[in-house]
Amino acid sequence: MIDEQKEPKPESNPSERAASSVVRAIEKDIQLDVLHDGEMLPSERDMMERFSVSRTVIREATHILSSRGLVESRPRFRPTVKKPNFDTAMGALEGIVHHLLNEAGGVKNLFDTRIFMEVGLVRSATENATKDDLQALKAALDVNEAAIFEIDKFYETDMAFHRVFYTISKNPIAEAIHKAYMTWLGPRWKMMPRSADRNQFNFESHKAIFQAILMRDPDLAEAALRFHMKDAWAQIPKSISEN
Amino acid sequence: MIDEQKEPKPESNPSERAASSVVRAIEKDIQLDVLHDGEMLPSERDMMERFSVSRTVIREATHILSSRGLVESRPRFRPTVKKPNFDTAMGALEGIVHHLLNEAGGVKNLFDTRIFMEVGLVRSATENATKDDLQALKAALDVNEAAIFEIDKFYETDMAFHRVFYTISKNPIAEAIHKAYMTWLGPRWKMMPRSADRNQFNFESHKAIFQAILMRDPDLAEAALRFHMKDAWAQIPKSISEN
DNA sequence: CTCGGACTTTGGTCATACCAAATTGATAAA
DNA sequence: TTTATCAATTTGGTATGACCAAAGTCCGAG
Repeated sequence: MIDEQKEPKPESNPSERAASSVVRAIEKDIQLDVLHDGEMLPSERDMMERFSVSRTVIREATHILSSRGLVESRPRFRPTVKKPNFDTAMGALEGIVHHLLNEAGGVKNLFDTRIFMEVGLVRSATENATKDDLQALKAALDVNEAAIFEIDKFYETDMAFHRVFYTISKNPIAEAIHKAYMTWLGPRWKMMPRSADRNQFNFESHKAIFQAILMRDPDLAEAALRFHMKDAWAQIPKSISEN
Repeated sequence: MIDEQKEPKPESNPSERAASSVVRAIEKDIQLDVLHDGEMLPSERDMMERFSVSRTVIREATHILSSRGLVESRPRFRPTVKKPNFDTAMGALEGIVHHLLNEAGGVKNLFDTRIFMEVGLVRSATENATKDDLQALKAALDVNEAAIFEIDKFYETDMAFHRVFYTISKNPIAEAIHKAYMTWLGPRWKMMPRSADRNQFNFESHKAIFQAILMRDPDLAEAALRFHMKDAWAQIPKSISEN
């Protein structure tokens, strides 16, 4: 149980919102693990007493914490504490990116950064992948092949194959970025026509990349990936890719 | 002037916050340019009448819009409309990233992605840079050299040199990422010891990268950059880099 | 036309109230 | 004892209305 005592009232600085001192206090509690991950925040009425502010301010504070990803709040439910990670960081971008993708060239720009990113990952993998990494890649490739005739499942295995490149980097930021790309770019491909033929072709592309990595030939791997990505972009209906 | 008529009251869906319909309406106004960039939002009291909701809800709505970067609001001032761009998107990450950097390995992970990113940019520049790009790079390098003995200024010209790699990509997302890196990683270097010697050394590193690009040798350019970055990382006091 | 200053508007905060959904606790059924 | 059930209570979402201080407006003196 949390020690229930009132916070010292901070100097009322006119240029600062009252909510922000509350936000800081709760941030601190989270960082110091006074509020553990997954735990619920105290009720609004409790907090208003503890911080000696109105419920209005408490609510504003939780909104801010929520937008920063430190707490997760569903309507009508008590907000729960959430230790931040790079995934939630990407989640914070959600709103803005959604708008950006509706602007001219937005999708293309984002897709270009994905190509850019994966080229780097693939080159890196080509040069540094361990036995285990290669095995994971092979496994993903096999699963991908097995799903060629399962229209729905192929899409998943396709993503999973690409994801391996991100996981090989062992950098949690990279993995978060992959998830973000899938979230933001994915819907654009969801609606494109699928067929076993296309799946077969995509699988071959994946295989080519994999083999280039096996051969430890970064330039070849890069070329194979670029070809694959360029082809993927061509699949997007113009009506979507241009807007 | 905006046509002053009440919005049709949306079906009161219990599972949705009242604020979100207001948010949608304003988002739409912004996207359709009914509210132009830089313009001020109507007063809260006006909006509460227009949407037939309480001021509480209007305030919540503006907070949400603010956290999405669609409006910019300073305390005591009317929020102003702001067409979103990738810069503001990075700004939205501010809060979370701040926390993440305080976690173990956070700084290192972020720095690694920067290395990763720049390696890609430099390779790309090596292969695709136009005459103008090379000239811009040369100009930045010269400015950097000229500032070797101006302790404070060198830091700026250093950043500016690296920034050129991002601008060469012609992708606004890349440029936003550069700014983000400088914002988040910059402070860690700000406090490190400076000297003309170190500046000289860093300049030589920059020069090496530049020359590799001139020679159109991507592998050499990558090696030069990696050496430079590795050295830079070594400059960070252990006490900071490890936390 | 510029500079102040009085007056009005508006954002920040508080207090209070009501409703409906979520939570809790007691109770009945298995 | 365990589980299913339902009423009582708590709590989040929203609405009102009020007050203050800062920002914005307007007008008259210089």
